[in-house]
Amino acid sequence: MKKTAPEPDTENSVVTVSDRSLRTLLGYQMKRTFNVIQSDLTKTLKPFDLRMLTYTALILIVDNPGLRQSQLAEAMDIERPNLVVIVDELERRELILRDRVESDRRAYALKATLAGRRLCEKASAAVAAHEQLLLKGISPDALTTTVKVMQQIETNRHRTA
Amino acid sequence: MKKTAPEPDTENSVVTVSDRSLRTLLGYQMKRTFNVIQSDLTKTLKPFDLRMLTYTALILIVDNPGLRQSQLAEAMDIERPNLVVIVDELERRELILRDRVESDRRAYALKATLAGRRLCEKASAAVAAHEQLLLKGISPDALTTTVKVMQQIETNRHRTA
DNA sequence: TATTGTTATACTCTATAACTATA
DNA sequence: TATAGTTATAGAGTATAACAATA
Repeated sequence: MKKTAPEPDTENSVVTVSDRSLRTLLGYQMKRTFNVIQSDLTKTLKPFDLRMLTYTALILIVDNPGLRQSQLAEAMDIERPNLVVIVDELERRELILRDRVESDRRAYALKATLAGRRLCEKASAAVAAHEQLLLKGISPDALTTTVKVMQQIETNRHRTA
Repeated sequence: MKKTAPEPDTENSVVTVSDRSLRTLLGYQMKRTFNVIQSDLTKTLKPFDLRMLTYTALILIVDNPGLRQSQLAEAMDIERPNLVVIVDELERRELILRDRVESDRRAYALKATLAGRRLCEKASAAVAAHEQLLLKGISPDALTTTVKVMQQIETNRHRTA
């Protein structure tokens, strides 16, 4: 009868995170949580041969046909050079197309192919199912609040510059 | 379900994140927010010659004297091999010590030096000040809810395995 | 045989400067 | 001159296998 109680948390039991740490380590919990989501996402997307970045790019292109690379990079919060290889990969696998923009021949309009849309649907269904498990026990209200807090932090970004 | 509120958001105004995306892209907003926090943290810690990882390790060692490397790695949610270089750096700068544990001579007990504790205090004060700016306009209740949601997601982690 | 810390290594993600072709 | 996309490259962060010393 020693440890019959279910132990939901085997990790944090050892290390004490002091109040000081909690106050000054906003990034601490967020990083741990982000790691959980990212590693789960990685596993979930593996069967589709997608990573978090390629999946995010694909879903944004599917939902925003004609998107330009610079816009996509901004939406994904990555630098333009780093997006190139991602778009390259999606294009090579014929999941998206790079269409030249007539009015501005420097730019590309990104569009998903039929195969891209189909893969996107299958992958996002799998991701949604996994997320249900990750979000178990969290009320819709709490989730809404969390998203709003994150958006507010993002809005405050330039306050610190 | 549609979001009709047109926001004066400079970044997101171009790209529409559909409801489907919002549901299946939990990682999307969290990554953006985490990027904000991490890049702000990076700038804030630069004067102290610390990065997010070295800062987190230092503050956890200061708050948990005698911590072992494997425990610290678990707390930081990184693999043990990746922690070695971090501890190496902190030790080389004489901010922490590696003390052999008498009862288990395989392990090290990590302890902060006086210099380490002082640097930690100065750095965490700077971080706390910056965080106040990032958290402007967010109620304590909302923040509490957010932290609880993140912890719940972490608890749900093994549900998905 | 298992665990602590370590080395080596490979892969992904990120950041910056400089280039090309268009505007 | 400025912008969209590109190339090249360097630096972080991460993940895995294999090893020595100790349990």
